Amino acid sequence: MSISDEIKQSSFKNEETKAVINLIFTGNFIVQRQQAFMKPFGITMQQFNVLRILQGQKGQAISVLSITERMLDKMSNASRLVDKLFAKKLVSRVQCEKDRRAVDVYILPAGSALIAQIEVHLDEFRKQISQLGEENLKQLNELLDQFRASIS
Amino acid sequence: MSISDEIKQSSFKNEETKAVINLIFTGNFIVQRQQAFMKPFGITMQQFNVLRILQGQKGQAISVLSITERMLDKMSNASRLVDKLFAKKLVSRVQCEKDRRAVDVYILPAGSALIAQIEVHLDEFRKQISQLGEENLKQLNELLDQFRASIS
DNA sequence: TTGTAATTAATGTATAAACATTTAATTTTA
DNA sequence: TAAAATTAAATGTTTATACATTAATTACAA
Repeated sequence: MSISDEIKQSSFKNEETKAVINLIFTGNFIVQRQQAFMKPFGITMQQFNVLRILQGQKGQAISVLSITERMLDKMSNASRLVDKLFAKKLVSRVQCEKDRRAVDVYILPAGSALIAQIEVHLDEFRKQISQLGEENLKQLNELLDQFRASIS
Repeated sequence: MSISDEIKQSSFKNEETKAVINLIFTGNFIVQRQQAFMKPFGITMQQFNVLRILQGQKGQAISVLSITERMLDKMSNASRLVDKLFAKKLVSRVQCEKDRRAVDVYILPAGSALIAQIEVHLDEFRKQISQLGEENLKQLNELLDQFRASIS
């Protein structure tokens, strides 16, 4: 369904405004799908993303600040997200020895296992999206980067 | 800055995953900018969008349900948003005579004035985005529509 | 060194979001 | 028509978000 139909707006002032609305709408669309997806696994999308960041470290520790830098939504509170994952025993947390202000966060086997389990299902998503074709996806990624660059 | 740099992730598993992350990131990016933008005017972006929907009615009434259908984030509570705008005396609200379950919402002159005031500044945004060029923007809009279609 | 600034993480807090439930009104159907 | 189902909006409630503030540690500069 085109963005016009999705939000029942027959026309847009200009292509720029349409793009802004389309981007926000599409972002929400994906987030909602992913959230619904994660729910049965007992974690939120943001928590999953933190897990993925930790997984990407391949055993190495990472500070809460570094997690924030890698997060999609930098405004949300990495400290509290880690706390949630800690409560679920998916990550461990120890004070960094070199800099005692920092906290080293590691993913636990249970965390890796959960990711693996979810990734299988996420691959279904990926397959659907792949229908767009590699070239279109590359173009989309490029346009998104350019879009942000135009505003900054 | 490319999405890789933004979230300090050197590579992505595949172009699909990159697109998903890029879309969420770019959506957040815009929302944050717009939110910061609205703040001095004392309303949130969602409230502004509801105002714009009402403005689009050109004096005609619209029910809370119809507002929901036109909203970007259909999960959020139109009833409470209207309530906030009502408290700020930007909209009026009367029970619909034909269907007394429904509530007719109108924009008040103060609401229109606020929109007008904000739109001037939003046009600065639009100008920046226009640097991308009409063709690129059309392509972006098309790709976004296709992207959602691939998932649904 | 010693005080000042900066950095890191955690916490406080007001508001908003995500649902579920409720209430009132209307529509359907038995 | 009367009861059941559906619809529209509002409200309740739990959790999350957006910030600001705090506390502890480290870096820096006089």
